[in-house]
Amino acid sequence: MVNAKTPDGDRRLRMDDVAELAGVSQMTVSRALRTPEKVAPETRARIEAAMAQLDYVPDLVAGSLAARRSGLIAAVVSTFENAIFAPTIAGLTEAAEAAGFTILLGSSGYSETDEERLLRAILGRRPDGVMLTDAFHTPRARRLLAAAGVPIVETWDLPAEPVDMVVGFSNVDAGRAMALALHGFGYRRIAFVAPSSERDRRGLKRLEGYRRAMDELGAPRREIRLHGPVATLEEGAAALASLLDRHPGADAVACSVDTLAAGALLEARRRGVDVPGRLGIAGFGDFALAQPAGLDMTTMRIAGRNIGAEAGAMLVKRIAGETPDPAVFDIGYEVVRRSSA
Amino acid sequence: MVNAKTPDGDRRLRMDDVAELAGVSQMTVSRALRTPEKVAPETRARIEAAMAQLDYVPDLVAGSLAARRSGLIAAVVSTFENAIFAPTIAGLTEAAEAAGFTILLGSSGYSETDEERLLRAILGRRPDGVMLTDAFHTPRARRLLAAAGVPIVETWDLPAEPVDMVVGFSNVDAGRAMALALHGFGYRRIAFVAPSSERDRRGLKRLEGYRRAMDELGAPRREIRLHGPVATLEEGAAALASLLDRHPGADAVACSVDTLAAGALLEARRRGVDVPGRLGIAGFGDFALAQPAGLDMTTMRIAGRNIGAEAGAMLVKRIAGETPDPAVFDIGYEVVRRSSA
DNA sequence: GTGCGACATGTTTGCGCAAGCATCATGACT
DNA sequence: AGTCATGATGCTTGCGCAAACATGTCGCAC
Repeated sequence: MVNAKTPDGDRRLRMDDVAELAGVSQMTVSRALRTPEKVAPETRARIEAAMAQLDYVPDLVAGSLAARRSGLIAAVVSTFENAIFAPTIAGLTEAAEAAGFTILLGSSGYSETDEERLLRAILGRRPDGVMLTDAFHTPRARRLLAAAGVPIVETWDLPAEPVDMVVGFSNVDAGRAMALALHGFGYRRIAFVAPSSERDRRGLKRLEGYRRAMDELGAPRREIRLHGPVATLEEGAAALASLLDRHPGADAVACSVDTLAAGALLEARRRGVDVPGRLGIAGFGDFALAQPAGLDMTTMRIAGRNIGAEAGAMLVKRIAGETPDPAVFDIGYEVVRRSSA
Repeated sequence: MVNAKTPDGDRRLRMDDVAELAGVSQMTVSRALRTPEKVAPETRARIEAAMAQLDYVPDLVAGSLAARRSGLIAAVVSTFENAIFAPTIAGLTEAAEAAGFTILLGSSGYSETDEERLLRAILGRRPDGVMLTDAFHTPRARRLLAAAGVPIVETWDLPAEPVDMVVGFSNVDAGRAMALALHGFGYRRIAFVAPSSERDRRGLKRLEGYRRAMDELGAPRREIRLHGPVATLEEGAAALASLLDRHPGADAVACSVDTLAAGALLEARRRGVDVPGRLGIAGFGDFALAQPAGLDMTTMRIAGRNIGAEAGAMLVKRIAGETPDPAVFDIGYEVVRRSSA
């Protein structure tokens, strides 16, 4: 349906068009959308009818510019390749959309130059809040974040010097807790599979926790480091092979992430290694991939979805001007004992 | 103009600030960013130095309004709860970011009212392109999409009446192909587990394909429908129980999605049912959850990541003014035979 | 040395909306 | 009857940038 007074060319609809049809000013249409309680009921009804008739969709870009708030919350993840962060994004999305925000997604890949490009692309959209699943490394990146002047939540860790707010847990403590839990299960010669890449800070922190636990127990360290930069099933399988070769005396092995543990577990089955009799295997994360498929793996459960939900709630609060109770939310972790250790 | 040259209040930086520092006009800064080849090298160097010194981040909201293009590509998924679409989003993200676009994420949940709210929130951002992983159902939603005047790709299916472009496969054909494949493996009394919810159109289409195959083979149908609206492991387990109860003669069962098949497979193990000897089990999707965990399931592989990558490529082309070769891209499917059937 | 074109840069304007204040009507209270 | 509070709506302006056009400045051909 073409509005009778439509100027030539099928221009996009503006508030003016709605206003004209409803017999009010543009500003009243704006009010009917943003603060409907300030518009008289009949007027509002006319405006809503006009919007419905025209299928009008307000231009939020223009609105963002004028109001100096975008209604966007940015989520920055390193990669989607592993679906590790999917539950966190899901939790964030739910919290954000419930409060009327829309999610802007950025994935940084793994290079530092990309990191800065990404950050500019994201911050240039003037999001009202930012959730990070990865730390940013370059000084400039940190400066840009701070200068953006919006609430920021870092997640999945407890950084020593947070940029702003935090929802996470201590990866060092969690790594230590896993090692101590294995000790508690009766294992005495505990090994650890850890990444070699500096980029996997969290994995290295878990390794650090393992080391502390070993030192506390007065036990020798048995470490296997990955070859490649990414933790895959294959790396896990290779790590098991290395372990049997280099630390044949080990009676249990914790891995810095479930994916590795799953690979190790499958390799152990292939080799006929009795799990957990000859070797206990534990993972980290309790990611969806392992449990449903019957691996029944002992692991450290991290409430990824809650991290996202809590991060979203904190951002929404801060955007509304409130100050969330704790600026650093330790979401903790939980050893889940299943049959692999 | 009210702005003196003093940024006394800590206003956000604008191009004017960069321009002043570099001794050029605002427009030249804009050009240095958007069409650097049109700016003299020394001038450009001065501008870039000024931007670096100030840590200037251009306001893409204002830019979007002025240029009437946002640089956003919207991805609309029904839910993140199951990570099914994660690879598709990853593929899209890669293609889009390589071309300088940023991803706007929307999840529609499962209600039709949410559907329209979501669409308004997304289209209001004036994305330059939209990828849908789910069909929109209300007439108004379809009208809004069409009226947005941007390229749209529907995915994971081949709709009878596409809104615009398509990257997907025929769920009917794929369902039929799976049934025929099981027949080819020697199974003769083939059952099918399908959703009951009207919202899972794809699952119902696969069921339709199964029915066709059965009719072609002159074989009776053996159907199990889910109780709940969502396909879970538990539903899969329950479906296996129903199957053994109601169709004890069945020698194979195909499920409309891997999650169900995984649940069925685990339940079969628990009950000591010999798979594939007594019963073959096949899934659909080849999702990451099953394979790594050692379920070794026969399934229908869908190249989810390619769907996203191809959708992104098509959108980018269309945004650039080109016409992608096929507007409907059939990405196909592939039976992957493993040990469960 | 004049003219013309190619390039580099500047000026003006408006994208569509919301903040802030102005205006107007109505009714309650003194 | 006069005053003022209250609520409803309108008017003007500017958010920060990019498109379109205008201007300036060279060099080169003749």
